[in-house]
Amino acid sequence: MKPTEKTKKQRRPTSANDKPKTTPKKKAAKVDAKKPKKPPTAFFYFLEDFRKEFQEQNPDVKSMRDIGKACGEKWKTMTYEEKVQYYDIATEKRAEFDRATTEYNRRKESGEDHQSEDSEFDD
DNA sequence: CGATTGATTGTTAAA
DNA sequence: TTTAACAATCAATCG
Repeated sequence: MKPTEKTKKQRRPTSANDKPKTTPKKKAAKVDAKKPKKPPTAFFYFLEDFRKEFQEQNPDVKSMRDIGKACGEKWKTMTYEEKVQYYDIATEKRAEFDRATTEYNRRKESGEDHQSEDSEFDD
């Protein structure tokens, strides 16, 4: 890997066209019904803890969106040692996710003729 | 009554 | 290498 300084921010879609940024029609973006989902990132784990503290310090805040902003700014101010805690958690999750992907590939190789989970039980 | 949006960064898969 | 988009969360809002 060569350190390309030209790598600006990853947040710069050159071909950002009429396509929407990201708008899932349903609760979850069904990009792949069978593929393993992406595990939450370290940032999200940090959010779980930060959320509680933030609500205590900011009981006036109603939504999580505001917390996200505050989290982002705080996240940047955090040191690696502080963030590494959450990175460690995410790392384990990624390991599990990687294994899930392997199994997914295995099944795919074995035969993508997996049966649909049409067994809907009505409570 | 329910689907959808909005904001954050990180991670991953595909081109 | 780089781009695109999804991962959680939850209140508020539109239909």
